[in-house]
Amino acid sequence: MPAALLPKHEVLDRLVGVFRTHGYEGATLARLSKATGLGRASLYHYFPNGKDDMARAVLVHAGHDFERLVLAPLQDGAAQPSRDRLVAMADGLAEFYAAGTQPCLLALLSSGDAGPVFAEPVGDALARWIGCIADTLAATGVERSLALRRAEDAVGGIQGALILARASGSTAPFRRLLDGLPDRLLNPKHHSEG
Amino acid sequence: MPAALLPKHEVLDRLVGVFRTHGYEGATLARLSKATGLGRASLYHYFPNGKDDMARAVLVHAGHDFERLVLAPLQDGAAQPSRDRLVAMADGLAEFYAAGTQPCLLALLSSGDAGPVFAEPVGDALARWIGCIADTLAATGVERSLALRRAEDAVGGIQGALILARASGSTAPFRRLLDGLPDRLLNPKHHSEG
DNA sequence: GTCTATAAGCAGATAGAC
DNA sequence: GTCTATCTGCTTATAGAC
Repeated sequence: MPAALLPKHEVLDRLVGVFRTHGYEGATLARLSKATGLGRASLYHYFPNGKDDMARAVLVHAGHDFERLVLAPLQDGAAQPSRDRLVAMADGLAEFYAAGTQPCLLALLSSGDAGPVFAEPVGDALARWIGCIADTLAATGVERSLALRRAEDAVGGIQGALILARASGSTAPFRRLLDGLPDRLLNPKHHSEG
Repeated sequence: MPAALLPKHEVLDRLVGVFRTHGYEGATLARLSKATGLGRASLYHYFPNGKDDMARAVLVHAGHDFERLVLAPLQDGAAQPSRDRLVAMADGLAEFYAAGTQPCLLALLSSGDAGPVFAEPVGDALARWIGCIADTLAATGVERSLALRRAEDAVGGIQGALILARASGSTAPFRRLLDGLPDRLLNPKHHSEG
């Protein structure tokens, strides 16, 4: 009974990398095997349902990173000023998306043929993110429906800036957006354009 | 010498539909053949380099629709007030993206393995769109660099709202964004959140 | 838990008749 | 300009040894 070559979290890290780089359909077993150092059959040992299982596990694994880097800072210090927590979220987002150089798995898995297959976990993750932002805004006295709208717009803006980064080759809009995000969420009308 | 079954623009319309629905990798020759009613060999008669050629032709064809629906209204009535032209653009965008139910080909072709292959035409199209918006803002006296920034943010917001529509199943953020787009572009600080 | 070998199917692409 | 038939390679997935 040989020991596992890599700890499971390390395997998942590498699988995440492949899905992020190549998308669902481009994440072939050959690439997943090469990235993890595991043979195809070993991958099927970990993930009996093959690629579908891997993509779901990747979604959960990346979700944990997202909770730690983005959502926890938003909630942990509930005693801290809301603006500080939003700044912490922006910092976490910069790290999670590697300053705009890495795409969002939710966007990748919601398009093309993979879309319908992963609609539920993707939709849930997005709703949770939006909900957490809205909670933070609501805590400052912003009305619930307005808080939700602003949160949706913020998440949409982030997704779009990530698209722009890949399509135009510049991460500047993404980094600029993160800079202004806390102010824009708290008080859009007085937000400065720098 | 049998006549062509479909006029070329009709063939292209259907190819656009397949690429938009399934993405680049999901746009298999079987689907492209079925959607156009042409056999594989006939597709290769029109597009000697196969899928790559088809995707490029689809990009050009959709680009013509985009010019007509979105960019022309922005430029044609140079005599009209800028705000009217931005409203016309928003109307054109609503039609081009079918009120948020249809994804953007630029986003689809910039991700995954297709990304590097189509980086140039995709980047050019995006730059043209951003430039046109910036021109319209500059005509109102907005400083050039600020106009470009606002245009980038607007295009990013649109892309993100389209992602959100597919990932969350709701086109509300997209339609809401189009509603407020002209005001936000012209004077973000006084823009009302409705 | 990992491997080699292999199955079965579909991908993109081509040849050549009509 | 369209077709049928075919080729090659890569895809996911499985069987069974160690």
